[in-house]
Amino acid sequence: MDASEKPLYKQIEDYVLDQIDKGIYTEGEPIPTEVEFCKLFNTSRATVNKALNILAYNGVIYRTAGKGTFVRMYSMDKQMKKLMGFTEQMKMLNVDSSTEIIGYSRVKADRIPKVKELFKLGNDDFIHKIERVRYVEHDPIAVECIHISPKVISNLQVEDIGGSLYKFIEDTIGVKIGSSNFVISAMNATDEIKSMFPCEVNVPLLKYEQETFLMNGVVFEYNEIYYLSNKYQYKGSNFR
Amino acid sequence: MDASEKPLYKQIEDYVLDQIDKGIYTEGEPIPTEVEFCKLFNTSRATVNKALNILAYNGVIYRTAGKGTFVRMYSMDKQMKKLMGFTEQMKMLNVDSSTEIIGYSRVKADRIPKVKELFKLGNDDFIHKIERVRYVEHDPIAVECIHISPKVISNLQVEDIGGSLYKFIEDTIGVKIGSSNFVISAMNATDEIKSMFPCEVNVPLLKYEQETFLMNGVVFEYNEIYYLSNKYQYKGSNFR
DNA sequence: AAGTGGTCTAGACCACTCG
DNA sequence: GAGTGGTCTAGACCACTTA
Repeated sequence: MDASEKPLYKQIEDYVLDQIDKGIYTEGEPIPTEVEFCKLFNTSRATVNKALNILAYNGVIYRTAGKGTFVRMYSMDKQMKKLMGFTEQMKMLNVDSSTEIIGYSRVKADRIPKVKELFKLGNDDFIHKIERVRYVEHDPIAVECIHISPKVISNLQVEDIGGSLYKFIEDTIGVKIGSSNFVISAMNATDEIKSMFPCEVNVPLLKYEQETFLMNGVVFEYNEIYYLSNKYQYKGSNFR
Repeated sequence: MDASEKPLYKQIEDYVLDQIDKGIYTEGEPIPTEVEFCKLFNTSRATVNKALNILAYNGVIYRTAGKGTFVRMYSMDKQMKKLMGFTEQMKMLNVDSSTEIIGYSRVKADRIPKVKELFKLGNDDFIHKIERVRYVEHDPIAVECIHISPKVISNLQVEDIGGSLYKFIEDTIGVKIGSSNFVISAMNATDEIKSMFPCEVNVPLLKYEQETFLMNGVVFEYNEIYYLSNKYQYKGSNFR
């Protein structure tokens, strides 16, 4: 495990994913057994077992005791799940995306009681509030209202938030983002939301609310994103 | 591992979840170390490590080498992710739910080309098509259009599909369900959908499309569910 | 009966954090 | 330096599937 940075079980994961990408391991067909991988990587069964079980948990392969390990079928999405921001998501899809900031303000906590309670703020705290428009191929897709806790970031510059907010936080502030909860609903645009869009809004909106936590469990941001329903859909997968 | 049916690492998972539920392990606070769990369950570190890492992957706890293991903060939802049908979901939420079948037919594959292609059917195959209304506390929440592949189930009785479809498949047919992909979008009700609802539809709909796979990767069903947006929201979580 | 993955043991060394 | 989780080894027994 010395020569290479990555742990061995991750290298095995990557190897299997690569073989699937190359079409060497194909859909529905068995891949080598644990013992065979042991010889291939000169390692123990526990390490191979860990690698293959992670891939199985993520839906890449499926395993049956007594039979073997097989490549799963895909159709909509191949990627394993990841917590990603919009900019990162769009880059992965190889689409040209951009963001326009249409407002930045510091709002007294009282004015947004829901967020005040979520962040556990006092009356004298100010919430960072950012309003942005998201474009894909120069076409407006969504408007977004971001609330950031002053407990995590006290000073925020407008230029900090032009691109991926998550990347900024992790790189510049050096705090690791842990998890997020979200709620998706459908709604008609209110007049306030209509005024934020740089175009006519004549379709329903897909509303995506999200609260994001740092690794230590502290709430760091609360977002509301309003997507034009004819231009964005939410995709996901579930596994047993 | 003999006396109890469950593997030891699952028992440890359940124990930790139970301690969190009871408030004995609390948010942000450390839980016992791996070595302490080893003594508590009279087991080896590998087993404890597996249990705690599964909980960490599912966002229940977070771990830092050199520091320890801590309980994460929750706010919207506590449950770990699971692939669940509507009936199972509602039971977990302790809500009274029911389903009314408003139509069952076998439709020639040509009539629904999208589904024909997904199931890889020939021209002479017939797709099982079921239309249901979902109620929560006797209040209509959604209408649903289910398509089941004749390759997986050739004969389907109406009484088979009154409750949880997944439970029926797994129990009666004896085939294990593996994974699903889904797409969520917002839309206005079409006249066809309006006619399926036993009530007025004057809000946008949250559309949930889903394709479900068996363990071996075969597509087994394709669903379209139309939720009244004022009565249902989709909730989820993401983790790094 | 032979082979598969599921589970488990009893060790080990490492990088990291903290006092 | 003591303690933590991260990773790994070299064995083991089991239930299950397939021939």
